[in-house]
Amino acid sequence: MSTPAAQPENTMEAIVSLAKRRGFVFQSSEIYGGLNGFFDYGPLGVELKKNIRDCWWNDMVRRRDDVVGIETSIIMHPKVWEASGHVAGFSDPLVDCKVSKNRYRADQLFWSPVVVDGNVVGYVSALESEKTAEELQAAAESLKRKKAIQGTLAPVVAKDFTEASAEQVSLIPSPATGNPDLTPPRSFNMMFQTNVGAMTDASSVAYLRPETAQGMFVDFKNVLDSNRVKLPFGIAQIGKSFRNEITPRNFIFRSREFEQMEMEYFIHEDADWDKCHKEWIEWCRQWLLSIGLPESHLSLYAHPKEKLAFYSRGTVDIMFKYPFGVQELWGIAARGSYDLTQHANASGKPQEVFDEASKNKFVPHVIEPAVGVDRIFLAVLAAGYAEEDVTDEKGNVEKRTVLRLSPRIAPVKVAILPLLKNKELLTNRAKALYTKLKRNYAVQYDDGGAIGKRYRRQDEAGTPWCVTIDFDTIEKPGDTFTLRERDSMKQTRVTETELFALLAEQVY
RNA sequence: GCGGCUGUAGUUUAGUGGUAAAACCUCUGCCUUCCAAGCAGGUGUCGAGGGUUCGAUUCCCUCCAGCCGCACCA
Repeated sequence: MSTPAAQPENTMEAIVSLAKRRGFVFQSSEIYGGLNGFFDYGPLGVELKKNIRDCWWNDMVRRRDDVVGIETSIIMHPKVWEASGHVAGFSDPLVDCKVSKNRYRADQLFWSPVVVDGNVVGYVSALESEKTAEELQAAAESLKRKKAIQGTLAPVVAKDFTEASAEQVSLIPSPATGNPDLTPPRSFNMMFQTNVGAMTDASSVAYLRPETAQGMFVDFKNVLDSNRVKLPFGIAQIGKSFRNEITPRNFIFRSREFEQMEMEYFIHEDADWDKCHKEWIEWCRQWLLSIGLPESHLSLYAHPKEKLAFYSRGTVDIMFKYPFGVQELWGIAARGSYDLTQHANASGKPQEVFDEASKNKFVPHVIEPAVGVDRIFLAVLAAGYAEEDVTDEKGNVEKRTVLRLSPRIAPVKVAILPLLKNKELLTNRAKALYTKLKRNYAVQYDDGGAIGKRYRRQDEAGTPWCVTIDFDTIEKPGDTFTLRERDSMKQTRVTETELFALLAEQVY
């Protein structure tokens, strides 16, 4: 008997605690006080993470005829990041209000001089919104009234804060306080810098990649010329990326070192990109369902046109309902020919393909599904974590903590348990089965303590099945075991052949 | 990066200006015929550094980390 899956109020706390207790995730460098935004994956965590990667790689690369894989270096030529726009675009100038401690993006903070009869009598400011101009105008009129100035007020001219001179910076009021409390715009670059070679000078500056995607673009021609691929086709990569986030938050959701699984799907410039985009969105959604994320937690968010980067034709995020809110999980972007064109211009090497039909050369367009391994990792923990009230035969109610992970990604597929530790007939049969299974699957052998305790231990690790070798196994004909299923706690008897068949079907 | 709160065992928590405690977990042994049983035993430098004090886990300062809010998230 058990209640339906229930999640506690503070699910994140419970997940972080379980992650540490069972060896999924540890804080990086913990014995030195920890390091903000970095994490280590323990014995169970590394298995789960590897399974997520392997499922993606198998489904995205090996099981498709139109996608190939690559692995590119983490440190690339610095010009890659100039061409991609990251050197400029990753450093948003920010403005602080010294009094209110608010922080604004300089390009989202607007201001205008207040001009009466041709004379500047003050400044007004407003944050970017649909009514920025109206707000500025109203503030200007209010300022004129307050200062009791006679004359004709000129219409305000909204400029953003990057266009303010040093003198104007010292006069423009903060939106928070109404007084000139703002700092000049300051740059924050999110790319980690390092130096290549032992000499440290300006010419040796390099960056840890902030995304894996540029590797696919830079190697586009290499792959095209070496692998008998033709459009449409994709290049996929799994690897670490690094972003110097201002504030890492929410456990492994936003960290400074993270792992991406990205694929660039190159299509003809005349292809129906919208159809292709939609197909990839659905492919990604189905894939998330295939590793056990519940449909109820998934939603789509289309970036509004006016918020898109100028080169983007459309970006749709698959959102996931995390315990701390609905957040981005998988971004599927239609990037046009922007990246290949940028690299062609910056390198002087054309990034074109030849169209046999029209005898013309053209730069392919690209659809990019990009997802974070760590975000999927957190999503499956969050969706799978449950605390149930279990009633035993005597009517006692106890809490059962269970991690409902899909067999595809569960760190341990099967636990092999001899019913009793001190009966050699049982342990010998159990060990034989264990030896046979571990050739193909991640399995655990556990003979410690009472059988119920071992079941619960596996529940917390997310192991979908336990196999118990009991007296029926050795005394009755048929050589059958008890198969105990994690979610229902139901028990059935299976033969070794049936067990292997079950695994072959469920673990792929 | 700012503000508020917090930091005692792997986890969840007691406690004190006089060199720290419980439960659970974990490990070892015994026992155990299906859902965290029992018995015996093992494992702990109060986040780090400095200051005040005869003496600091406790009071003060700095730093680090975590949570919440703001801002940020190409």
